[in-house]
Amino acid sequence: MEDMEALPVRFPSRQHNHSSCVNKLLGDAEEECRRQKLRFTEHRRKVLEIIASSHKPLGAYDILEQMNFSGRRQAPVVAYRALDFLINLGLVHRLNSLNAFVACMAVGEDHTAQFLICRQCKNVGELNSNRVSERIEKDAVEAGFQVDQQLVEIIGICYECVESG
Amino acid sequence: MEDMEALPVRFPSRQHNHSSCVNKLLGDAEEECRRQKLRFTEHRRKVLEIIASSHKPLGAYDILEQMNFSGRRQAPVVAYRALDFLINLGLVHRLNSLNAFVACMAVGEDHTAQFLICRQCKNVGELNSNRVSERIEKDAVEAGFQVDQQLVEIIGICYECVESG
DNA sequence: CTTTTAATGTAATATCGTAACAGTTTAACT
DNA sequence: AGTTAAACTGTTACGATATTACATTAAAAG
Repeated sequence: MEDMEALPVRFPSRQHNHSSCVNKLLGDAEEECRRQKLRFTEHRRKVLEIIASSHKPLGAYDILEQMNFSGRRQAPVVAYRALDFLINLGLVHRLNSLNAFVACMAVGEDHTAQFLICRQCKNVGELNSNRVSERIEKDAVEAGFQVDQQLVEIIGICYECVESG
Repeated sequence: MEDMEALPVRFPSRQHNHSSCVNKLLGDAEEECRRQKLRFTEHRRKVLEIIASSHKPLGAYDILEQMNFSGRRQAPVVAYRALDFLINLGLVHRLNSLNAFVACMAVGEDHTAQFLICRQCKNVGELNSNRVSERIEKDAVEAGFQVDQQLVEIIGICYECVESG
């Protein structure tokens, strides 16, 4: 029997305004850090803000460029450290096929994620299909494999780009 | 209704002897190149041979190291060119989460592939589950996304490593 | 208020991958 | 065979991505 629930998917529309989701994400981050007694430092806040302000994936060095507050250029490791932290918290995802990073669009929802990467507009959507993750889990187990982590990146063309030719 | 066919999966067993699959792969490569009128040059043969001789994924520079036939060290681009060629032919797969390469274990079978990456022994298996790829395709389409390519990398512990603690 | 843990600053370096271009080989076609 | 076009190779240089190491500072825990 098929699962007939609506399939959760977030693909940023073109006229989408980021500031609200940036604020939500920063709020979630603060709360989560309070809960886990972790420090939400300036670097971490700034990196999350930069990533959340773009639905196009950003490379570590793109992020770094936007971190020149005091005019000083930060060392790469500064960005990587903040990214590691945010990824561990589940606030940021890494796209392995692009060496790039995106903000999580389903924070706090205990979700699985698959990424929809549009070749044309370069936006990235997040599909949260438990059907996909369960299918992978089942088949891997059937193949004698114990799954810790799934990386699913789907490359193609998003709805809006198909529409506009 | 579930598909009850056996799930194709290749995970290299420990006592597995590589030479036969190396030979098969080289043969397949030759045949495929003849068919498509492509040149199976020395570099390409050598790179395929190196990759096929390991079920652990190899980085481009690992491969390069093993290409010192005439004592000369080859330039990186030599490995990358051969890898591009072999990947396009479907003889080699790239593992994005590892920046590394493995030989295809299902050449000529018109297959989908998901990779099983063992954290412990570092071997990589290839799962060829059409159920997984169809589930991904369906859910992506339902989410309004047109799929060109799927990258599925599953990280965990393989059967033999679970057995041996 | 001191101890210890976490985070930062900084420099250096490792690892992965590509651009550009001249020269050579191969295939295809007179 | 000789000519041409396409593919492949050799070589240099460089760009992009990521980590190690270690000294310093800030914060939390006792």
